[in-house]
Amino acid sequence: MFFDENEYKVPFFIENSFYRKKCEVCGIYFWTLNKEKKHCGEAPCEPYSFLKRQIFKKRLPLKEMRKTFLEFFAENGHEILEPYPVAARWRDDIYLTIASIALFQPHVTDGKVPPPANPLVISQPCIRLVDIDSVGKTMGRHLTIFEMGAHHAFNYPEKMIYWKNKTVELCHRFLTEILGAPPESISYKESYWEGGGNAGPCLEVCIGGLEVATLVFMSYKKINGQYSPMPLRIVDTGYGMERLTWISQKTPTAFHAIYGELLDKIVEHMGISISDEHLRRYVYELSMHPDSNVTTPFKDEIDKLESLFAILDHVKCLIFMLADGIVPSNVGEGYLARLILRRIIRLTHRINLDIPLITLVKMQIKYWSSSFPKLREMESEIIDMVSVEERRYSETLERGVKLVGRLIENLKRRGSRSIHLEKLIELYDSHGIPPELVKSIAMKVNLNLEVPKNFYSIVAERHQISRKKRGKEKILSIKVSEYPKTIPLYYENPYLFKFKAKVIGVKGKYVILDRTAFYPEGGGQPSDTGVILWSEGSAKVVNVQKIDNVIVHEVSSSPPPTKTSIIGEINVNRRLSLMRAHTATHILLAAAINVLGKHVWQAGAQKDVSRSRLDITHYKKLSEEEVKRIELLANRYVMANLPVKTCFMDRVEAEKTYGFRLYQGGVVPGRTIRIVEIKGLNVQACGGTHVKRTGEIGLIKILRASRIQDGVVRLEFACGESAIRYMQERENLLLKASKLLNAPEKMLVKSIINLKKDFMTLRERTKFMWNRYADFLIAEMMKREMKIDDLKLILYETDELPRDYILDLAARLVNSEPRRIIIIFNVEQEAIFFLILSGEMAVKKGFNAGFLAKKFASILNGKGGGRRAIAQGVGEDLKNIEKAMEIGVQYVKDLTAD
RNA sequence: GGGCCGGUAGCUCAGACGGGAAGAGCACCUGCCUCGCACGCAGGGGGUCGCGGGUUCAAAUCCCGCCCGGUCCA
Repeated sequence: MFFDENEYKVPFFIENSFYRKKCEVCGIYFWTLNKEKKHCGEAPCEPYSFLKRQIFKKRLPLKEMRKTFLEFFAENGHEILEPYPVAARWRDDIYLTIASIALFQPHVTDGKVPPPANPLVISQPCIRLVDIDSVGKTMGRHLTIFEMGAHHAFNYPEKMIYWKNKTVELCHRFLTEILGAPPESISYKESYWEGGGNAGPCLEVCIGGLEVATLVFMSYKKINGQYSPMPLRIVDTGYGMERLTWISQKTPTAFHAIYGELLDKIVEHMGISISDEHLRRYVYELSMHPDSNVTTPFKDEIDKLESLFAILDHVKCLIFMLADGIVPSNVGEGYLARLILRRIIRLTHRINLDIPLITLVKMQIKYWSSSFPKLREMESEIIDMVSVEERRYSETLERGVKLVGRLIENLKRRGSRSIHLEKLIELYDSHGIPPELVKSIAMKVNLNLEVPKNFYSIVAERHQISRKKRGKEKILSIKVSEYPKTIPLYYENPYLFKFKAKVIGVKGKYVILDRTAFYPEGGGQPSDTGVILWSEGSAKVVNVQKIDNVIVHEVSSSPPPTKTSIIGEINVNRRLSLMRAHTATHILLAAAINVLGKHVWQAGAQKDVSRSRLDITHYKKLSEEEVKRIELLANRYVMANLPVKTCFMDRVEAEKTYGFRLYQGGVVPGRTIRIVEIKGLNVQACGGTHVKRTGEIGLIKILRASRIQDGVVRLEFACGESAIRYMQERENLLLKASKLLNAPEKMLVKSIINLKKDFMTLRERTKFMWNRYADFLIAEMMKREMKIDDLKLILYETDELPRDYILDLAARLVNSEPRRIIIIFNVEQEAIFFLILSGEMAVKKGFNAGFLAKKFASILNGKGGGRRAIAQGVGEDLKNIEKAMEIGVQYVKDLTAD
């Protein structure tokens, strides 16, 4: 969308005699005080002139730049906000905080919730992974993690804060008065912005070739491609703190400005020698020709620096993610953390950086923690997570190298000279081995291998297909828009199990009441069941769902007529169990955080009457000891009989009071949210029903702890009565086992060890005995051997020998004499089993055991089959064994006659 | 959330597609060779084929369920 040029005619520009000009290169309009200016002010139209002359009056480190920015806007009436987490847990559409405005979407920008302050200023760490490939190569223009300085004003129709004019004025004053940029060095490019369903004109603020800020005026809503004005108009600005710092310090790259001495130390350690002057010249050239290779005599040095810059950037990005409790995983945001970490490792290998990853991490935690104390608080967890991940990755690679080695070995044996794409995809998809690695291994053994350029899109395409199969959940297909909001009674008093209400709607088996104490399914808590009574009848309530704000009761028999007064009765035991389970979930989470660390977040939960489960983020499998500690602690919380308080609270206020720990169960919609607080233990936004005091739970018993995926551990537990029942069942099990073994419970384990030992010796002994007996049987059988021409045939009938013993006998006889054919009939309780085994020579002569087995099967009225050397079968006609034997003999005779 | 791969001797893995005698290498034990070690040679012990069902005359192999590990995608 292009906006009318009047959108950009800000009075500030006019009053201060700015010129509106058109860039001679890119054709974009921009505003400037410099009458001679021909270019828009951003590279590549204009090179990085800030590298040639000092534009700002002071050289500020990042920390000072941030402080200066925040203070200026604070002095101009803005309230300073503390930075939010980089893990965007309040959003269900993005994993990471990509911009300061993301903090206020969607509720504030939709106008449903007031902003925490108005106007406000913040310096928000943001993570964007889209340009990850450019990080390093562009010498600091691209970063995965950066601080977005932002002042926001939310203008409501009834209350204006400020709009375009003051925004530009503040920006201009900050750059000139505070940072000391010459007014004519600044260009304001006309542009537009669109995102998250909103749009608006914007100005891109450029200094010395670099865009340092964007001033967005969000004022349109995009619905079905149509733009309509928003009642709420939002000033959304973003100042690149790192870029401003870069300009202010005039260092060759942004990384020098951001990482300062940290970078110098590593550069020195690696022995990269390139002077600032040479590097600055290279970056200057690069700014004009971003897409072509800038020739430089320092190619090697620059290559190394590119990777090193990326490493620094990625490590910073990683520690911020981990500090916010993102746990490396194969799913969700955890996968992004893993991706970054693996990238860092690959980069350190590429440039042979001999500083361990852990050291790099520690260095940066130290470097950044004065501004972001959370990093220090989480240091031990971060280090632990990184070490575990690092080890895992090296294991994966090791496995990969071995696997590829075997594959190549195999191919060579078969005389194949290439690895098929199919195999390549499997290696990557199923084993995580990138094709580049396969190629490098293959090249060492002169094996050809073409990796298609679109390899990763081929892989992606396959997943596309599988994704289409996904089914959708059934939702109640009933329209409720015609009904008013149902008044819920279960919050005011969760112990209300009997209530009066009026039927205001009936649709088939669905009943809508004016008010209800039936809890509808939600937040991992299943719905209540119970019964509705009225003067002429009653109906069982089997399911309760909330659709928008209307609660719908599903009944299993004919529903009451509309307008009837009814009495609702809730299944008390079920509800109480669910309440206990729900509060227990919160307690268990608190206990897990206490035992395992602050990286633990709820990743999902499901309550039920007999057993419930809580999924938590954690990077390792839980040890038995950890599980016991969590269990014990949880029960101490139960025994402390802590009060459980619930209330409704304004969302912003709740966030301010309790922080983002609130959002354990995921995104909670709405302006007001319900807060459940267990005094001194846990506060969560939660819509469930809870007990009044933790003591009512009685007992929490963890049944199982399992890793359901990387980074997520599932705790299954029971509480109250079901916990007791569970333990009683376990007790029964022990009792039964001890009765079976005739040993006291205390001696069970020892008894089993002995039993196992006995079993082993017995197995040895039977083996020994069988060998003796087998020798005897073999001698017996040899006596009956018939010589037919140059073949030898043994026919033998026995009974009740185990089948594997028979095979063993026959195998011995055949292996010692390849001319031999063995046919054994074993009379078993319910069948005659027969086995035919033939030596190598006999097979060469044309003997076919399988063929003979088929014949036997038909004579003995049974089934059978096999190959030429071995065959077996069963039959039932005992009296025909003689006949079968005769046929066997005849078959061999016929064979030799030819 | 969806997909894929794997679990066989103490270890690393064949065998599985196409059901029909449980294998190799390393490690272990015995013997030979040697002053001794390493190597070499000859022989030997070692297996609930992840667990539980099913199909079959016959299952490590096919089917279903479960457990454990790995990996890719959103």
